[in-house]
Amino acid sequence: MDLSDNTIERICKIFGYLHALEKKGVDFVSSKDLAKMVGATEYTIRKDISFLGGPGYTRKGYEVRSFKKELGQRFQLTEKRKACIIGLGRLGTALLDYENFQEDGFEIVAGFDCNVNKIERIRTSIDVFAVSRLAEIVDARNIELGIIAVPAESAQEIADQLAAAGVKGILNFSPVKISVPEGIVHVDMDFTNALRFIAARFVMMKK
Amino acid sequence: MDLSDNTIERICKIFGYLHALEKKGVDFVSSKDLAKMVGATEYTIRKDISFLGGPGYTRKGYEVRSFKKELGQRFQLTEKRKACIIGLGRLGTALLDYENFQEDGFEIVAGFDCNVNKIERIRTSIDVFAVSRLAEIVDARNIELGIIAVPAESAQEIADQLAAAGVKGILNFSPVKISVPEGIVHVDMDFTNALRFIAARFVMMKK
DNA sequence: TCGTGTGAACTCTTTCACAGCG
DNA sequence: CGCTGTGAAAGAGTTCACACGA
Repeated sequence: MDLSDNTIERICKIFGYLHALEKKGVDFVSSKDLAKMVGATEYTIRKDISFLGGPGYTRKGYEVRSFKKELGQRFQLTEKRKACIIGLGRLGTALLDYENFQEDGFEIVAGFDCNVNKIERIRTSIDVFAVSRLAEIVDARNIELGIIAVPAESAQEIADQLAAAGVKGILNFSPVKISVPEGIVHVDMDFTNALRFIAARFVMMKK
Repeated sequence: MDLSDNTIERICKIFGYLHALEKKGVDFVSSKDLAKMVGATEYTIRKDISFLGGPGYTRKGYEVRSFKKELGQRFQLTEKRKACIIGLGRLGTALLDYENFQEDGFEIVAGFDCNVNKIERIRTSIDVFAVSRLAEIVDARNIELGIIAVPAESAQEIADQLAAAGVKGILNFSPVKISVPEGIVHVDMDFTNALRFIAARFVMMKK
């Protein structure tokens, strides 16, 4: 069975909400509630869940703890995954200490920058290195995810290096689309484009 | 004619690439080239463009300058839009000085934080205020877009305040889905969820 | 009754095929 | 030729309707 990207994304969100609900001590949640939280209809949510061979809780909705556990196992979302950040400008350093990553299963274990002077000035508890050591460190520390926070010009080059170094996934914050070899998952997060989308969207609404 | 979100998003990306191509001095671009750049097929791109009542250039592809101008006018992407950032932690301050916003039609004209001591310490060329003055400043400076960079707990409250203050669009970086009144466009950008998606995606690929 | 699970209907999006033009 | 524009076909994804279980 081949889940669509939309389905995977919704399930990831659901996982996040289950995590929050669990901490709040909520025991059951209905497809209707989940639908509101992820921004979809209850039908869609139930369909998504049914692709997983629905766990079969009923009457009160899904049992938060066991459902979260099930999802966690299915998508291996519980085991901590190691990530590194390349590019330690304003955004990169902000990301280095982004608490939410740690909170939810991801661990930033290294930072890289090509400016060696900058590396010495950075104050953080996370080890930082010159980009030239990327492959070496990715290998030594079993890093699975690369987060690109370099300027547009060097984004593709870093993506190539990450791919060569053997990461499995890349999150790209630079404002250009990167291309990666088959088999590596990547997501482009372009802030400017998001703003453009919002602007274009509300221009369209008026018509 | 009602463009789908996918179409709008692709067109925004196209606009971004046209901008880059123009600066490089490229005169023509084909649907095939654009397709590669935005990550879609040439058919989809041509269809998207045809929804706009295609400009009708042929043989060598689309003429970069006039096509960009056309899109810019159509979606009002050329006029500078004013934005503000709420929450001046690591991420918020990084965003304050994010050069790419300025580069491409967006201008951050104010920052807000509820911690008054923090406001006094921040060193930036952009004016910063206490959150209590949000409505006043949004109104006075004609701010159209709000960028939320506060912790999850206060995200919805800030979204409500932004909506009440009259912004037209919201870009939300906090890791919870916010809900906004009808008529306001918003996009959630959840970093942790993006990483989760990548992780889940490559787990699924193996199967 | 309330809420899930799921085949079937429906709707939206993408792909294809091909006409038309420089 | 090469590349666009677009109706028609194919393919996805979403919604609906309803059976079933507690």
